[in-house]
Amino acid sequence: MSRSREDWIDAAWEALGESGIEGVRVERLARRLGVTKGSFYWHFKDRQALVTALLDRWFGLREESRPDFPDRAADPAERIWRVIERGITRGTRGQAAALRLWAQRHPDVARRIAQEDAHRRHFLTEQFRELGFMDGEAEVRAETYMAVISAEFLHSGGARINDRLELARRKHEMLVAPLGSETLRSPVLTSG
Amino acid sequence: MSRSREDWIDAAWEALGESGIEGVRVERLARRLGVTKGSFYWHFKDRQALVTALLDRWFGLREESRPDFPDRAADPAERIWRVIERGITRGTRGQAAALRLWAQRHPDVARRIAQEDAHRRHFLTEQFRELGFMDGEAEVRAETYMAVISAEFLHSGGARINDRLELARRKHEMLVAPLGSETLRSPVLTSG
DNA sequence: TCTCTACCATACGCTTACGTATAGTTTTGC
DNA sequence: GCAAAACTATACGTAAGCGTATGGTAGAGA
Repeated sequence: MSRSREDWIDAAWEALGESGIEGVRVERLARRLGVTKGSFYWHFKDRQALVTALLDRWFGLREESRPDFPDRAADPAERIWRVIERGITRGTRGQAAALRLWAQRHPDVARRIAQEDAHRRHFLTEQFRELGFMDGEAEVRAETYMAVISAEFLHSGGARINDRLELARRKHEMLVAPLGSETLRSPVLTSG
Repeated sequence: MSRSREDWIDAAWEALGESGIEGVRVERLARRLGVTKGSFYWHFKDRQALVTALLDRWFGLREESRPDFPDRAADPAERIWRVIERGITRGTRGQAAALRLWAQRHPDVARRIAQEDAHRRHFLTEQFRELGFMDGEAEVRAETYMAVISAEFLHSGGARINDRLELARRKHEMLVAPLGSETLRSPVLTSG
């Protein structure tokens, strides 16, 4: 059976999400793919080449979602929502955690992640500003939203996708809700 | 030079935060400690014993912070704050990400993490309720706070500890702020 | 000083992994 | 049908890792 270069990257992607970059092993992937490493060294120079391809896939995926960012059609709140929605929809089980861990020992990975984060942070802050929040408040909300997104990426293994979407939506609503817009607060029970 | 069992666990802890559980290798640690694996197999039955000790250390650390939870002295908001404060203060660089990744392939680890999460989630929800938020709202805020804590654990490599504390504090203030308490919202600029 | 305990080094066999060399096999173009 | 290209299997050398066996050393106690 013939395996394409893409097949190898797919398998590596899976392995990355399961065991991290240290678990991405040529011969292990070969067994999983039902071939031998003879195939691998046809498609790749060495293991490092696969690792690089893996990085490109990750950051390529994120760039693929860039079209969301300059989405001037919807209102700011919906533009924000689409970011986390795509994060949930696109299945990235352990890969997010693996990436963060990977960055721990590889400054270039850390740098690319930081770049991504900065971009997203800026985008979110802008949206919150457009929603009418003043500078400081917009920043805090953007930062909190960043955390929600990160956490979402992280435990994506747990619940079903619809439950996650609904829960995320509720957090979203809270974060984009204008201050003083609702009175969900019950009278304070000053317990003695 | 004589190495204690504790020294080995320390080294493994470091390695875990750098490369994940797959990077915790006996002979690698031995080199780092300046001894040979002869020492290791004196203190431990096998590699698995070290791995177990590592898990116990992690969840032991968390239990060590349990005294925070039934802290009936301070007000709910401060009880919440102490949870994230300790999370930030205690340095756990890559270990949090490593744990999440580890859980990916080891259901028992996943189970212990889920247990921890459930406990924290319940605690936070209770505090928000005490703050006067109604059920649904308390849950959403607790969930958001969970995300903030997770994310905090995750990127602990980045900024200085005081900056992190301050930023976290601002997020904290926002999440515990009673609804309709402030008017930080500027007039909406309905851009045409 | 003798000996026992605690601890470490060394050597070994086994497995998994990387990368290369080389010999297939299958597919494609003609 | 044939030759070249695309792809895979096999075998090899080397390195790193696990666990075991066994011998060595340093200090405490008698």
